[in-house]
Amino acid sequence: MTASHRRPTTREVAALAGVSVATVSYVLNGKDGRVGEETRRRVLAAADELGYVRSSSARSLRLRRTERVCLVVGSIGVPAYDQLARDLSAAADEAGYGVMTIVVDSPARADKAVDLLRQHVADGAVVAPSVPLADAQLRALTGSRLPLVVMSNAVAPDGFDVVRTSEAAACVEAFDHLAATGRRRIAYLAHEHELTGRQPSERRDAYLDALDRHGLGPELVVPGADDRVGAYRAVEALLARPDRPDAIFAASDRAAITAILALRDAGLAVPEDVAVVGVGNLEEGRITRPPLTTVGPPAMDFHDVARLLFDRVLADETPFDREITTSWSFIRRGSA
Amino acid sequence: MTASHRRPTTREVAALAGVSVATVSYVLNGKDGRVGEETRRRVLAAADELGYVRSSSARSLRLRRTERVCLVVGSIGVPAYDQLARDLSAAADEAGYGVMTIVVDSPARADKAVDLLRQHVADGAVVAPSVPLADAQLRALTGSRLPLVVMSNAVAPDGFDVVRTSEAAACVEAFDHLAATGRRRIAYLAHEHELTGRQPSERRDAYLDALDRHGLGPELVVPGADDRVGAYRAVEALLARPDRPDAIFAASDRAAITAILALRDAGLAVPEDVAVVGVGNLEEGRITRPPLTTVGPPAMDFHDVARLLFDRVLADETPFDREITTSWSFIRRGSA
DNA sequence: CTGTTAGCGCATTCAG
DNA sequence: CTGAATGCGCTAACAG
Repeated sequence: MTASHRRPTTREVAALAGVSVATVSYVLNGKDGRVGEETRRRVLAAADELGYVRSSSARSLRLRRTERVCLVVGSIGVPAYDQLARDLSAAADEAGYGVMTIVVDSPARADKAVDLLRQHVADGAVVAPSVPLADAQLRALTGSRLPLVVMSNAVAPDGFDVVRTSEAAACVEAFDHLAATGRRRIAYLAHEHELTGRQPSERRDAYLDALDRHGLGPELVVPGADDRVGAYRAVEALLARPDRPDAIFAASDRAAITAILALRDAGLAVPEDVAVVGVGNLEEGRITRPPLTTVGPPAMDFHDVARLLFDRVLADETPFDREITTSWSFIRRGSA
Repeated sequence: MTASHRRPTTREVAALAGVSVATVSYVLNGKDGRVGEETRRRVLAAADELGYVRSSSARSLRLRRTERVCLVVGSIGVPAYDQLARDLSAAADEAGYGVMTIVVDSPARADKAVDLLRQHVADGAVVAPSVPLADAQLRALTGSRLPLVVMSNAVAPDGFDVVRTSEAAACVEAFDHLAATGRRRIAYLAHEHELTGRQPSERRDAYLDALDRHGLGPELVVPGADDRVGAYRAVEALLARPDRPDAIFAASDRAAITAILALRDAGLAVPEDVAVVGVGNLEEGRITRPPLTTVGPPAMDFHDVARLLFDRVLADETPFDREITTSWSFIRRGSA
């Protein structure tokens, strides 16, 4: 590899191989058949010797296509996103595409992400659940004709596909169960974005509705579902109240699991003294004592999402908008 | 926004505004002062009307620079990576750069990631700890003159900067403490990559060394540190052994925390019956009962890493290789 | 202050 | 089967 200062180009490879750049391109893109075996070998040898690597910008510009897709998530450190990334990567591998992830953990970064996407850094994108993208931003993306799959219950397909969950019904079932088993004071441990975000929260709505329908006390919504430490502190604070709850519905399994620990640490029995329900159906809910009662999908599987995206990305013309619903249910185990 | 089929270009904006493409470029890149106020306004209006968004491929090709950096992680779902992404994003914002993340969770994907990076999809990259990149792959990256910061104790700077930790010494201290407090049968709960990977594990080496120095029994290394469920099952299995350990050193805090739970569930007292030590110094270690004794950095802070990267990325010429060490210590709390 | 123009590196038509 | 020529969309000299 003759180390030159600049990165070598097809032109240099062509020169070294004694052929034209066209031939180099054919060889490098597997369009052989057009090229003689001997020539092909010479080109490959030359490319190798120069340490040639094609420029993705130049290629993308010419092809009007990046052969990359983007996964937009709200943070890393969330178990479900991990599986999502995995499933998307698997689909991308098949299509010969790359995957890049963008983390949007603030409105400012949401703007940056939308900019990047509109500048066509990828040929399509999946927006994970609870990413704080405003409607206007979504429209900006479809406006730039970017193949898009949005995982959200808060939007309807409109130039993009939507993947929703039947979480509302499942949550209702959970709350009805709590009420039916005699819980009178149910606390809701919320994600930060449920309290500050613009998007409505079906979980929380189900909670408020259930309180109403069952004639249960004033609402008791506290933040803390985003991380374990926050959840622990939130539960501690809940227990210090004079009107201590007899049930805790946490907006995430991570928080619910932590709640079980906090309750045990406080000397309370789960579910006898306080029932606990989570959301997400994490594997981890099976190793708690008692096992976690939760609301979620039967399994973490995002192949559908990946398929939706690549259908769009690889389609010749804009396909019809689609909407699929992953079915969630109330999964009763030991904690409620 | 007159929706045309193709995305509008500077040429079209120029035509609509009645100016040249150069002027459009000047305005769009904030090189005003060269451009009259009235003209500037016309250009902006035209761009807005057409819904113009610049093409990142074309710009990158021309600039020979993508204004993006890449974070390479081994999986998402790891707390430390979250902070790393955050700190890197903050630095990127300042420099006007974007951040993309690539998840490398298999050797095959490591190859793909290296390809992407060599094709210059970003102007620089940070490789997070325990990403399975072989030496040859690292060399391939520096060969293509990519600014690189590698977080690893297993490599020396060589065309890239290295961020290492003083974890070996801290682990030694932890094991010495366990031995000094009378633990005779210490189990090591390992990450999968410590068992199958090519790279040596300082933690495990410290363990083996300590057994040796203190004349302690045969080694007892089991996998399970990668996720909580695995850790729980591993500890259960450990406790079922005839030679049940009296101490567990887990390669991650998440596993250590889970170990504490598993031990409690088994009716054992921590640390009386079994001591537990983790690695990482997660916040979460403070809310366990007892609080987790661990080995790790004083705080999760990766500003240094980000600074190293951007120093390289923004430098005019290749700077000297640097190496910084983040100081880890043995943090004794209640579990050992 | 603004326009003309020459590439950045690549893929691809069209001749030969 | 191979080569010359064109342009993807953009920026930055250089002219005016």
